[in-house]
Amino acid sequence: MTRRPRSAPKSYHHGDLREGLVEAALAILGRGSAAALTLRAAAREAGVSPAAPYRHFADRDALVAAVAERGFAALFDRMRASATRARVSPERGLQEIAVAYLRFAMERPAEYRVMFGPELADRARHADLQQTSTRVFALLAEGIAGLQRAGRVRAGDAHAMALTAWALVHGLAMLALDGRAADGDLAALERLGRTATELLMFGMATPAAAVHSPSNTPARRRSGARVPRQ
Amino acid sequence: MTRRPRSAPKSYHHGDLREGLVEAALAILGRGSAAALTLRAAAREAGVSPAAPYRHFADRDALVAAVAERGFAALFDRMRASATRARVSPERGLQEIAVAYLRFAMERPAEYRVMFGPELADRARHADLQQTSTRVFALLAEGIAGLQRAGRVRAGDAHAMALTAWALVHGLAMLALDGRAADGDLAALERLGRTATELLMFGMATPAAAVHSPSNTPARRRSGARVPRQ
DNA sequence: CCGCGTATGTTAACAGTGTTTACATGAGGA
DNA sequence: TCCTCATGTAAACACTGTTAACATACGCGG
Repeated sequence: MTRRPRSAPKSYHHGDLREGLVEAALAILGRGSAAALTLRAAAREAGVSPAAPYRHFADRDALVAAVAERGFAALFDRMRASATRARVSPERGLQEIAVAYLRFAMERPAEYRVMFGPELADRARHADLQQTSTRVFALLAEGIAGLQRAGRVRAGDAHAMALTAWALVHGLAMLALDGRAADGDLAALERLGRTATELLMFGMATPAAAVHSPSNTPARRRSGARVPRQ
Repeated sequence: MTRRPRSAPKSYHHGDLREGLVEAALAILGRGSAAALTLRAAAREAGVSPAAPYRHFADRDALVAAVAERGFAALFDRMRASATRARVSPERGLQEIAVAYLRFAMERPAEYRVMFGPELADRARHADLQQTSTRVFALLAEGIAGLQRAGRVRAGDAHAMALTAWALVHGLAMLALDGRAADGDLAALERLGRTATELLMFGMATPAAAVHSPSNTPARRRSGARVPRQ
């Protein structure tokens, strides 16, 4: 299907333009903001006419989706690598996953923004993107499931807990990218990430029996809170 | 400074075009996606020529910033109203703030997206937006400080905890808008929000002496978990 | 080895966008 | 009354996404 002469001469045909366009887009995102990622700019960067991309992507959004998918795949790799590297304890592993996530967002901000940008609001149109991004969620869910099996996290709605964890770390990344957290300081963001994940993991720890029945939990009884009505 | 004839006739001058453009933009966002919010479209909606907005906004981004500021103000109002309405307990209040936040995001998705969109990546350019958005953070921080004063939340870095709370709820909103959580079901999202905030608040609760030293916490000892090495 | 179909590229054009420049209007103070 | 200046318009530019018509050359069947 795809011919790949690799280091092709200046021929009429590019060889693997689809790949070239994705890499061109990544290069653009790497040196500029997300607004600079334009179909024509990617075409220029790949040394090709403005209409050429339409042989490989139906839309500008399709190119963006391909870039985002590449991003999710890279993010997944880094998260997994980070998790296996820190095998001292399941908690530590999950925490390192979170830190790897934050690091990725800080190192490739424009790419990260594109991964969650509005151009892909309807991800149903890009099935492969949906699938790849689901893998990073699965990694988090797996981490939490592992904690549950180890008896470190209470049994219960693992899906909700994984979503919560993802939301926490994704929200931190967004706030950091908007300059509202850590102020561009990666080390500070990592500290914040560790603190935040520890807070959450502590809340998910085993003897939290009352997550879905907020009244009269052990924590509140211990802390002397009034039992709320309703 | 600004004349406001209010219900101005079809005159050459608009009366209060700046306000009219912001409302036009909100109308566009209300019925379409964020991509439909264009300077020219707002001008059309306001019944004015394409160049007219430049008498009131330096940029397209400046209009977007004004819209975002309006959004943050509305969000702030709803959060505060929701907090004062649910005064049964500080925990409950903070939780209702979170739910109000999520509800806002679900009801006005395009507006919410604009509030955190990449066009305002450098919020330093829009000082008033920065200020207004800081108020919603202050509301969260105040809620957590209140919990600390009441002895319900451990003393410690209140700023980090407030950021954590904001990140959690913002992340949930983003995931929901991307169709990754709750699947467009507001009630489901509210449940998820309550669960998530309870998990976090439980983690922040008073007898959490070991937030920065994850090993050998009281919760883990009580639950009979093995003490992790290191 | 040849010829040809088709995947892949180019060129030219369209509508729509942000933005600027020069000009028009009219509201309100001197 | 008039004249000034904030506020509007009109026309133009460069740029974008997208499409249609045309060009090239890769690789397969003969």
